[in-house]
This record gives sequence, C-alpha cells and structure tokens, in this order.
Amino acid sequence: MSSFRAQKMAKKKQEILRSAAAVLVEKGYQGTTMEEISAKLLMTKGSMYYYFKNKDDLLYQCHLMIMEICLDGIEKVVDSDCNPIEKLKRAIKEHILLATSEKAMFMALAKPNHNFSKEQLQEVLELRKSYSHYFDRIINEGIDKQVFDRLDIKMVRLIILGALNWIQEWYDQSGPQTAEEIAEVYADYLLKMVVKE
Amino acid sequence: MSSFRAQKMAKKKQEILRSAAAVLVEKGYQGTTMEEISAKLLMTKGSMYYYFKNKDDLLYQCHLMIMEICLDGIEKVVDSDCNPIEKLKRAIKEHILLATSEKAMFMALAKPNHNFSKEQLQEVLELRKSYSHYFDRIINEGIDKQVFDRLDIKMVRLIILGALNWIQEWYDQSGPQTAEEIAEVYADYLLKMVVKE
DNA sequence: ACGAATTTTAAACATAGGTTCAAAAAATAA
DNA sequence: TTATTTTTTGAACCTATGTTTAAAATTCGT
Repeated sequence: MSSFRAQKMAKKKQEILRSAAAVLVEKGYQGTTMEEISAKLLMTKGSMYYYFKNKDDLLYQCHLMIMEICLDGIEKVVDSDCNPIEKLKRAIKEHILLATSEKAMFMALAKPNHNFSKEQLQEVLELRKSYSHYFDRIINEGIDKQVFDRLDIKMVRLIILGALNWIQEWYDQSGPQTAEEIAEVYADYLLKMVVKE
Repeated sequence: MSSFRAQKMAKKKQEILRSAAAVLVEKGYQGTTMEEISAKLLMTKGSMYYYFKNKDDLLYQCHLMIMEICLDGIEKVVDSDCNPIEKLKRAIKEHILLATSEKAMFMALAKPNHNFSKEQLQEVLELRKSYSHYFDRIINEGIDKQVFDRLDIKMVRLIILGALNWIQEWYDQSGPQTAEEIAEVYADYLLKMVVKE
C-alpha cells in the first residue's frame, strides 16, 4: 500500500545521503552546499527540504547510515569462532575495505563535532564507542588466550584505528595499490605489534 | 631602522597566524571566520587585511609556519648519531609532542587541499613529502643495519604516521594521560612492529 | 482518463561572511 | 609640538548559500 510510497521515499533519501557524503569528502561540512548535493542527482536544492529538515539533519543521518554499516561488519567478526589473531586480522581488513570503498561516507565521519545538536552528537559518539569496544574485545580475548602480549588495550586500539583511519587521507582509487593489498600489508604489520613471539 | 617596524609587523603576523590556527582547530577551514580570528586578538576583521592578502593567504602561511617547525625537529633527529631504533623512537615522540602541544596548528594541516592556489598547494605538499622522507630514511637505515625487519618502508611509514596523526582526533589536554606518556607507549608499541626479534 | 496526493521546481528571501575603502586614530620622526 | 607615516576602524558592498513557499509537474489509485 502506502509502504510502496514509503519505500520509494526511503530509497530517495538513501540516494541523497550518498550524494551528500560524496560531496562532503572533498569539501568538508562547511564547504558542502545543498546545491552541489542536489546537482549530482539532477535535482534542485529546494527539493532536498522535502526529504530532510535541513542541512544538519542531512549530515546527521549520514553518520547514522555509515555507522550502522560499520557496526554490522565488526559484529560479525567478533561473533565468529576464529582465533583472536584471525579476528583482529579480519577486523582490520574489513575496516580498511569499508573505509576505502565507502571513502565518501567514512570521511564524513571525521569531524562530527560541529553543528550537531547535543542529542545528535551524543548518539554519534555512542555509536563510535560501540565500534571501538568491539576492537577492545578482540584484543582482550587475544591477551586472555595468551596469543597476544600483555598490552595496554586502549593504546593499542588507538594506534590501530589511527593507522587505519588515516588511510583515507592518502588512499587513491586509481593509485598503484588496491585496497586489498593495503589491507593485507597493514594487517600483517599491525599484527606483528601485538602477537607474542 | 625600518627593521624595527618590520619586526613589529612580523610579530603581529605571528599572533594572527596563531589565533587563526586556534580557530581552525575547532571549526575547520570553511567554518573559520575572519571575524572570529580577529576577535580573539581584540581587532576587527578589516584589519586582518593589512597583514594578509586574504583568508586563503592567511591559512597558507599557517601551513608554512608549522611545517617549518616540524622539519626542524626531525632534521635534528635524523642527523644525530643515535642508532636507528633510538632515532625512530625520538622521531615518534617528537612528532607526538609537537602534534599535541601545537594541536591547533597541526590540525590546520589536516586538509590543505581546498582553496589553495596551485602553487601554494604544491609548496605544502612538497614540504610534507620532505617530512615523510625523513622517516623513510630512518626506517631504511634500520633495515640496512639489520636491526629492523625487511619491511615495506612506505607502508610502515604510513602506518606510523597515521597512528600518530590520529592522536589529534582524541587527545585532550585535560585528559588522564600526558602527551609524554602517550608518546612513550606509542613509541614502544610501534617499535615492536619494526625491530627484529 | 480524472482527480487527489505526492513530488519538484524556480524564484524570492534572509543572512552570514569575505572584502574594500575612506576616514580616524595611533605611532613615529623632525 | 607638528607633520608624516603606519595602523585600525567601522561601515558599506557583494556574493554565496541555507531556507521558504506558492505554483507547476508528476504520480497514482480508481
């Protein structure tokens, strides 16, 4: 029935979110205009307001969208029955592949601080915390099972996620290395940092 | 003579650059207004134009300023006569201490892409490349002297600098850990990744 | 095909913020 | 002090862009 309409609206919203994320990549929040977002979809900027309350609302929903994808990915890894080494490897690779293939969306997450309402900011930070927490669980498991060194979990997680997130700053689709290759090497080296020898 | 005048002018320029960097931290390039920069110094935005051609020029000079400081630091480390392990440790710590103490300036460097002229962008990227190159030299020396594993130098450098640069995203002056403590732990763990066992 | 609901448009509006400029103020030299 | 140079001011200007809105176009059920 009306769910047909609702579906169509949802789809359009997704399109807009993706377009928004794409522009956000290169321009940053303040540099992104409603005009540019809509132009990519052959719409006029006015029509954005049929789907979103305003620009801030749009960006906020960008965050929710990508965070959901990230959390889905890592949840699967954590809940799998691999050993910690394999889990950490997979988590790292997963993160890199997501960060590079969905580069647009990922970069939008870089600085959520501004322009968000207290509640929105709260929500975004909460989701991030969940994500970090999954990494902590993997590292902790590795230490428990004595396959990782006794490490400062938080520090190690910050180092790893820092290294991973920074990839967005230099990764280039048309560069010499594929995301898979990068993921392979990164996982390899970063594991060297944590596994017992 | 007039060098007195020139000095005073230079000093004022520095003040403005620092104020600009401070605002840039939290607002990003597009979010930073000439008004806010000048307000911090109890000036009016109009007077900025006595010292800088325009906003872009101002931000560009911010870049040059901080890059100079960075390069000075790492040059000293590279030219010292420590062993590669010590050098890499010191380079990492130096970077972290700079990035945290001069957080403002450092973050301004995050995304130099936009709004810069071709020449300005060229210059900034060139300086960055020099900086990376110093890290490469240290890593290379470590491999040559057989104290480091045979590594993909570029990848390792990207991992290390990524981890370091990401610190800005979460580091909090009033947080539980001092920059020194963070630097210590980071250097420790990252070294684990490269040194031969 | 017809009418109602939905979606898009294009223009108008409002405002923020970069930039300019002539005049005022302050600093300096004589 | 007086004249000249340097610095700051504050208002004016202009453009970009977020937002609103009434009308037009489209879609959809019947």
